[in-house]
Amino acid sequence: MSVRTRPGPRERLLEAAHQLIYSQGVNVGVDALLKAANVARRSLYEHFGGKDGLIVEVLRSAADTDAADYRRTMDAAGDNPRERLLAVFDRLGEITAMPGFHGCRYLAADLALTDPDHPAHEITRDYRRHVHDLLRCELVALGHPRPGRGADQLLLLIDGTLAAGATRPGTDPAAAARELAERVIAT
Amino acid sequence: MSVRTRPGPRERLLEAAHQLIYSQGVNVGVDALLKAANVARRSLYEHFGGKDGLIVEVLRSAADTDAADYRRTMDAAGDNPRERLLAVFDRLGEITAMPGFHGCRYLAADLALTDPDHPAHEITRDYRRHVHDLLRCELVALGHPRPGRGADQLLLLIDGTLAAGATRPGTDPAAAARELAERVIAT
DNA sequence: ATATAGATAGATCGATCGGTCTATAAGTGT
DNA sequence: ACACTTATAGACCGATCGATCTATCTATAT
Repeated sequence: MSVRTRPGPRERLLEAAHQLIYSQGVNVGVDALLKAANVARRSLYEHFGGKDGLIVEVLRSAADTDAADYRRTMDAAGDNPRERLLAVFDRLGEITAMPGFHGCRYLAADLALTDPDHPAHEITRDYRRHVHDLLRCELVALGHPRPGRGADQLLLLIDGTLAAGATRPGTDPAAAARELAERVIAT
Repeated sequence: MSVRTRPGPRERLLEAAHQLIYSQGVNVGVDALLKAANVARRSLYEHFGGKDGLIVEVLRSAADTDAADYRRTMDAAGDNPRERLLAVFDRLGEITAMPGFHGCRYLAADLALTDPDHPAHEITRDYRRHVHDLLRCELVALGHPRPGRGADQLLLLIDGTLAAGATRPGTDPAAAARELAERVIAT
């Protein structure tokens, strides 16, 4: 068992789809995905059952990665809940400034998949609930009077930041949101 | 010149596309648009030059309608800039509660049209600039120290409200955003 | 060495995509 | 009555869609 084995078709497909679906949207063709991953057509259907299954797995793994990023960001900010929450918006400033950034992949998926029964919606809903819980937990530690509502507001600021970062580049939405987040935290 | 003439193919197509593109996304098929509008295939290309031209005109007319809605909402709230701005968020509460609501059509278009050169992006950009100006104008009247930044924040709250209204129904994001808007105004 | 499972390449399927075309019908102005 | 513009219906185009299939190759395990 070499540690240098080439990733299997499942991993290559997940990684290529992660990139391509974000840059091209969920309507990117299967052929483009297979070509980018250098994977046989059949492997897609063996591992994911179809394009929809691949989309779901891409979102699921991305959600794991992003949730870990939230935790890492907050932990790096120390123990003070106020600093931990504000660090999220500093991190958003980095994210929205990254070269290929063009919006929140979960929101893009929800808006593009107009079938409300598409299994991808469950993934994005769970992800938002998870982030909401992370935020609420910090607000509870702060003694916030309405931590649930406060987390709603912080999550709204996050979504607004990612939207503005995509549609109004150059306006530094993360900094604008951070100012408002301070008000939420100070409540 | 009867006032009761059936709308021409251009109007029917615009109206049908307004509905269908919002509910099904910009990737809805040309056939579905033609069928919904009861319009001949050729009429689309005569009046709009193609599907992209139709998309652009749909967004342009929607932007006019929505801009008028902003003005009407604020004017109905009276002369006090503070009340005029908060009325926007009350109006967002109505909009996000409407039956078929599932997000901001302009953001959906921007995220779905991954080609940055698509002419639709210019329409959405102008629309956001227009709304930003409306907001900034009220903040100037209020003597806000940084009306541009304040308008950035209000627009971010609007986008966040529409995103949360689509992805987290039942959380009353408009009310949550209104609370934060009060802080922006009070600054 | 051989059997088995997994991966590859690629033909093929019916459906749909956006767009162009011809031909006919309906309405308008002269 | 006539010409002209506009709209209609629908065939047709090449391209692409997601999905299924056969056939070949390869790696691993026994």
